[in-house]
Amino acid sequence: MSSARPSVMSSTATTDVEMTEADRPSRLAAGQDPAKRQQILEGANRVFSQMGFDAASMNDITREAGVSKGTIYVYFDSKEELFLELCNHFREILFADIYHALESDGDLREALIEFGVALAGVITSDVVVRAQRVVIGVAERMPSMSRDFYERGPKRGQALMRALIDRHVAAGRLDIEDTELATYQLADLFMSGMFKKRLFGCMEQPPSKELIRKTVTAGVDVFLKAYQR
Amino acid sequence: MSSARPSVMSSTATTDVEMTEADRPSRLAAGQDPAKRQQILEGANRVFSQMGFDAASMNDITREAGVSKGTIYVYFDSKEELFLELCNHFREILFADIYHALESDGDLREALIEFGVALAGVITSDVVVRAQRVVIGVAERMPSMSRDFYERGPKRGQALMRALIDRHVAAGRLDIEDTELATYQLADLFMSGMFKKRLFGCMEQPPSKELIRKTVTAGVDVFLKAYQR
Amino acid sequence: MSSARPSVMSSTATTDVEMTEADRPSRLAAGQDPAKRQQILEGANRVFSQMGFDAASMNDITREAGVSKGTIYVYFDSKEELFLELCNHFREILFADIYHALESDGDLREALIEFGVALAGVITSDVVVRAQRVVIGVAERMPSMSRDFYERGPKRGQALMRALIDRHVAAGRLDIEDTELATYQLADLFMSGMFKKRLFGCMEQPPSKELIRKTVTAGVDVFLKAYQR
Amino acid sequence: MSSARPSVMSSTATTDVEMTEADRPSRLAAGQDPAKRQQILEGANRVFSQMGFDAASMNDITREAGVSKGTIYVYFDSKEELFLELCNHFREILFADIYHALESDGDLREALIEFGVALAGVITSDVVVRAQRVVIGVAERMPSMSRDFYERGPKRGQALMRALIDRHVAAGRLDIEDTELATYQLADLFMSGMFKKRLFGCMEQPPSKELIRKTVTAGVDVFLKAYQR
DNA sequence: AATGAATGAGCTTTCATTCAT
DNA sequence: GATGAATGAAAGCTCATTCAT
Repeated sequence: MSSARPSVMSSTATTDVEMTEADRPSRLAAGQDPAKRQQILEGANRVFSQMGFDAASMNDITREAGVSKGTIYVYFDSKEELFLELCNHFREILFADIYHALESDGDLREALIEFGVALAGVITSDVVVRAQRVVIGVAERMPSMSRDFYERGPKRGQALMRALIDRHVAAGRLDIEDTELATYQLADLFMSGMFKKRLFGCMEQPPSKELIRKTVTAGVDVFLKAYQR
Repeated sequence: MSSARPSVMSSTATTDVEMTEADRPSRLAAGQDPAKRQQILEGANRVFSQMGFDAASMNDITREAGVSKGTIYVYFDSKEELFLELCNHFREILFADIYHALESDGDLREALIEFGVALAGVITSDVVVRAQRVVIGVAERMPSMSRDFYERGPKRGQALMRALIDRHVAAGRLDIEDTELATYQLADLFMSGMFKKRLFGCMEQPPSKELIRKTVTAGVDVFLKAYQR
Repeated sequence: MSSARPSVMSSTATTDVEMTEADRPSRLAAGQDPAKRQQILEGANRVFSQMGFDAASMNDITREAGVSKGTIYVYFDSKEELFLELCNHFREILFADIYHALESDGDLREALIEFGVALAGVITSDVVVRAQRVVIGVAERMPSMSRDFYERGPKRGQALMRALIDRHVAAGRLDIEDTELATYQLADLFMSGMFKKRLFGCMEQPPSKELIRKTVTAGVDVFLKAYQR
Repeated sequence: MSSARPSVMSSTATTDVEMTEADRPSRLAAGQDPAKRQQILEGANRVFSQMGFDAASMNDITREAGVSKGTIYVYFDSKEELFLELCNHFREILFADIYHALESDGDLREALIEFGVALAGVITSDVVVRAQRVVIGVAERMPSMSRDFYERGPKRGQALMRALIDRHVAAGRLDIEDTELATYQLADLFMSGMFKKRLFGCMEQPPSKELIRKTVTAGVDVFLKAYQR
């Protein structure tokens, strides 16, 4: 039913899956077929996103992924492990799209805006919002899981941004005492009025490109007015 | 075991509960005794906060609240409704402590800082963080619940802030085109580096008064540098 | 279907169960109603006896006992514990019927025969044979369970017998060097040709009173010819 | 891990298995290769002995036997049939070692002791104890299996013994009315205090040669004192 | 009106068996 | 002919909800 729903894997999964029959080994070892693994993860993603960790049942995932229960348990030891593996995928996606946006060495304002647009786009996307919800929802019972999610995800992005800001401080273009705090401020300014609304379901669709760019630009301008020398 | 844990209701609940026997009507209609209702909500709050919606069992709540299962079902139709009612309580608390902080008419910077400190303190408190986690965790399955939570909670705070800012814009002390966006920016600047960390469990203790004041002050200063005429 | 099958409890259970309604407390604490406990044990006994430990399913027991699954788990923590409790019952039965047979102080031959008849009757009974089969069947995986069963059951009987024999040795009526071994010999002689046949299912019905008495008498005579002074 | 464990087949199996490649037909019909059949039975024996019938999984047997699941199902229709075939093997072993011990024509006492030592040694051995446990454990559900096991095993030994005793009765050296019962008595006296202990796991190691000889000797002496003319 | 014992659907996970390769 | 990945029924157990007391 929810197969039309955007999935974390949808962008990358197909390349593997659509390899021609001839290319594929005729028989793969148990738990070794990446296409099947992908298929399970996609189903699991849809179900977890929709129901949360606890309310998602392995039967739901079975149905949604189109594989048998036994097969899931060959690829993943438990429901929890399946979910953890799913989170790792989220992170890959989250970063792949953002990395290169930080490499621009041109105008500071432009660079920040480009990066902000990329970051805000990812973090407010359906996929990532759902992932964050699930992880936040289990934070009380499985603190290490959500901590990991944050530390390997948002925190790493934060570190990249901070390095960029530090470079501009060193170059004398920015006047900031506490660059850590300033980085957090910038990150929040990127998504002002969007992040929480998305998380709480008050903004049902991901924000449009225009809204994102407008918000990010306004945020960057606040940031620069405050900190630019 | 978790009875020492801070509860949303703890501050207000007891007044009702401790009314002397003599004051109370000798027998109340089923589901009509507000003290018992309160008692159930307190227990439910402790359990939901600790376990999340799904992992919390009605037996846990029974034990924690000290009432029988049947009684809970007289006061609340289902686990889900009990949780919804609980959320309404969160909102009351969330606002009671913040309202008056906005009434100060003195210096703009001072007013914003005082309000920010109050707001950030509440939103990063254990109780409210847990509540937000639970609500976010079920946002996919029960969208109206989390939407309500946000709209009657954060959004209302937002509206109050915006009114204050609008007044200062009108008075010519601030130069802002889009006051809605600016308000979101200010709200996010209040809690930069704290909100997400708390939500994801990366900051285990609520931030200290000092950290809150420092963060809020820095945020207000960024805001004012950007928008003060 | 197997409700007509003799059950360990059948002899004793009914007294409790058939107490008049008036005698019974109107409501018993969870897991505290002895009649219900009995009912579960009876059902479990029938199922375990027929299927063995592993092949018996909790659903089967549920059906056979006429209680719900939840109820069983209120009375017993797990399938294994249910089975262990069942074994304790077997032991009670096993001993209750045998104790007094050892108290006779009259003629040695008569005393031994009476005791042997009681012991052989119990050990070759349907109930006890089934219990032994189940316990032996899990001896490899749950060694402590079967060891316990033997030590608190047969071994204790052995000890009682040995005390009797020791008394007669001390009185000069028997001439035995190794009374431990002699006791084992006597115990085996009581059931020669019956015990193994019953255990392996080669003797489908419990031996008749006559066969038991004949076998025991022959065994006691062999024993006395060998050891009587 | 259990490959060092003594196996019923270990003594006989290898001859078939180690036939050189050259000797073997290059391709056997499905389910027709006796070496492979042997290999499966060996693995199954190790697994069944250790786990009992129910807890043993076909995957365990697959691993232990080093053949694929499909292959097992070519040679044996089901887990149950595999187990039945295994039991037939036990019987062969049980007898091979005992036969010749009965052929001695010399002194009666010596002959009985030699036979008793051989019989008790086999029956209390790890392998045979485990086999008996498994068979007894399923006796209720598969009565014919355990009956067969007993009738073709212990019972046949019983018949051989009885023939020997009958000869001595005929020769006037023994004075026995019921030689069938006497034979059972002798068989039990051979293993007094050892058989049950082994079966219930109370004697963890097989009894030493010395203990066996001592027990058998004591048993034979009781038997002869009772029945020798 | 309040209780909590009882219910049974539904959970995660295992494993005998099949069949495409 | 042999393989082992895939299947799905069924296992032990939990818990939201009901209802006799």
